[in-house]
Amino acid sequence: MQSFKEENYLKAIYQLKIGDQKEVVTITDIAVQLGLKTPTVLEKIKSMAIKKLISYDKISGVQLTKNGFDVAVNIVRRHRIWETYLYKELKFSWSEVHEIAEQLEHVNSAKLIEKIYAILGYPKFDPHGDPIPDLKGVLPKSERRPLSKSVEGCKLLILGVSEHSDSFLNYLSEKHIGLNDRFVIEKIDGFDESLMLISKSKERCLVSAKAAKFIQVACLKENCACKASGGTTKA
Amino acid sequence: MQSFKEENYLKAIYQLKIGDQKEVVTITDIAVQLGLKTPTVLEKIKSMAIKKLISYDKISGVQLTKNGFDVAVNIVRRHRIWETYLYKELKFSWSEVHEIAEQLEHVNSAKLIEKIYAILGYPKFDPHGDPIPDLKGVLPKSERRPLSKSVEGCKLLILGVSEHSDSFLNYLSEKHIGLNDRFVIEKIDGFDESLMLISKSKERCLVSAKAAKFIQVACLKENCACKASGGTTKA
DNA sequence: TATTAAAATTAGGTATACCTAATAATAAAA
DNA sequence: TTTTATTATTAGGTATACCTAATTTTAATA
Repeated sequence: MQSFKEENYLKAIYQLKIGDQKEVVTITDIAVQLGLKTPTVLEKIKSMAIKKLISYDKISGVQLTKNGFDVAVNIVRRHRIWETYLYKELKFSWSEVHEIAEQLEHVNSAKLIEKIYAILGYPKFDPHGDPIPDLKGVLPKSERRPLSKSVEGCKLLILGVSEHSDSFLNYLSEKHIGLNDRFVIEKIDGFDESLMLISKSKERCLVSAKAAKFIQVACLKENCACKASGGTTKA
Repeated sequence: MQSFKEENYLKAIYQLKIGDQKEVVTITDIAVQLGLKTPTVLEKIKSMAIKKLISYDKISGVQLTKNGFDVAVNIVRRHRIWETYLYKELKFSWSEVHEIAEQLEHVNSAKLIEKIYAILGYPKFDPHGDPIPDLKGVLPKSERRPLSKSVEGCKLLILGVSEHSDSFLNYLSEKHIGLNDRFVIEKIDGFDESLMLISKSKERCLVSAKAAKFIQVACLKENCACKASGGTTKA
């Protein structure tokens, strides 16, 4: 409960690497993620490198060691299990769980987390659809990915969102995009990458590239071209 | 979640004042309670006095302001509700709950704590028998008190312990003192304040003054002299 | 009351986690 | 390839939370 800071650094690095699939994680990336300045981050990164939680050089950026990876996985795992518990067992709403889980993830008791995980029946995904890693960091397979990684012709099922601001949620309801809705991608604009979706009832709606990043979907079309590139989820 | 330190100071002061019934709480008291040195504590006390969480002068020692009291009550309340939840709902053992609750008490979500309190059915006491204060800090009435505050002739029911070390628990089992056992106080030694207990089956056992502080009991004898002095519980 | 013991306070030091401003190094673009 | 951005790094400063050692104050006791 005192390694708070370090846990948050490790989680941030994990999310940038695994979630956002960044090849190289930079000091600036971490600073942006945590809302800090680069000298602050650099200083901490150096001290964590001495502790062998990460490695750092300019070519490969910041990388988690085995040790650091284990800590990071644990935090992400706890976060997602708590989110699920809050949602399923304690009946919190979708939008409330993240903030509370952000605190609960730092509570250090393996027994506690395994107990609530057992009560939940060992789910593989949290209420946002994010995968729950096992203790070794292995993620369950998921078809889930952001809408932005689509191609024309994708047959999509809306699974969730990875952004919870009012303005974004309003945007979605104005466009009549809801959980479990289905759409086909009619056209992706060559210039701004906006997507024209078409529903079963032939309603069309245009989604900006920015919004598409935060809408989580699965493509139901077998062997769709969208499945060629590797898509994963984020926290 | 960053006011950790302050929350722990306020809790310590609350426990010294309300739990141990100290008239005057000193810098040294707090230092002992938190395992810190007096200059460290003094420095922090000064800064918290500026923030109006406490007041401090040499005559009346450290005192909680309305503000500081509210924070302290909240922490204690959360701690005891979590202990109850861990014990009753998540089936942790008596001895495990304290350490985990120590962390969970700092999770800041009124809604979370009220939800789990509701699930528990609004109990008035935690599994150690400690009273759960309401949001205003009002404690439920309890007959519970340490064995050390007994007089000769008390008819006692063992309710619990406020110390969980192996050595202490072994001490109790050697003396055949267990939960819900009943004893009468045959004699309190005038010199070392050790207590001679006598069970229904006429077995005698001698309990030292030190051990008596950590054994929680209720006196079943009406109008017993032990009830004259005000006795309360501690965390 | 003088002495001793205990508690509080002051002084000064360390480590951590932040920051700004300035400079150096690297990558991108003209 | 030179210029321009972007990143990284260094230097130096602040605040917090700790510490030890020394001193002062207060309380207890002889």
